[in-house]
Amino acid sequence: MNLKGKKLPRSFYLRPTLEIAADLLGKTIVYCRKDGIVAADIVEAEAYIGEDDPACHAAVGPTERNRVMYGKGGHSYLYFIYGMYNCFNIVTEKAGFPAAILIRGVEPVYGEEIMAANSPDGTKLLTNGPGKFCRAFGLTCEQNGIDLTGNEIYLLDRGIRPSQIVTTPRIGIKKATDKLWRFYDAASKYASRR
DNA sequence: TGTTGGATCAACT
DNA sequence: GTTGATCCAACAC
Repeated sequence: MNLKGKKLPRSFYLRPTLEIAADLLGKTIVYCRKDGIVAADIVEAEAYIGEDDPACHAAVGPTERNRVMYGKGGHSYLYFIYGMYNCFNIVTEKAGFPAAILIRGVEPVYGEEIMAANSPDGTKLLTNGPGKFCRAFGLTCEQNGIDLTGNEIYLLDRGIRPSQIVTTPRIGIKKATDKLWRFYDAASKYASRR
């Protein structure tokens, strides 16, 4: 494997969320599990920004669920949805301002056998969707609130440049569909939709 | 190719 | 009691 790269520092996560969302494409997410390491390159992400964004979980104000979004950027935000899936987000911006970026699609680079073991038999694309990505990585609410500048979950800059960044409305929501806050690499088959 | 509904449950109204 | 930042199988064209 080649997992060499520069770990993204706290300062990366304290910038404007839309800037970070675009920058996340091509970055590598690494999760050190008890049974091994899984890693994948981000190819799709969506921004959810502040209490004024009606689609953001923080639109209703602080609750127990969205608590970590109000914390400092550079932490994980995981939540359980539709009774069966988890979604992984990266908290951004300074403490007190609730914002996060949903990781919707990644390209596996290491630990494919662990991802396959976590996924239903026969699944080909294991990580082209937020629910599938979390299932393949084995991410659940137990990983909520983890500091991404630590050693369990972190992001790596391996110098990868996404070939074709496209901006679209966010997926699966009914509010604020006018905002083009979804970013993905159109050249990747691991983007959830085109 | 497109639309529909079931699975399954925590958070919120 | 209702809904949702999902996914997939089963249909209708």
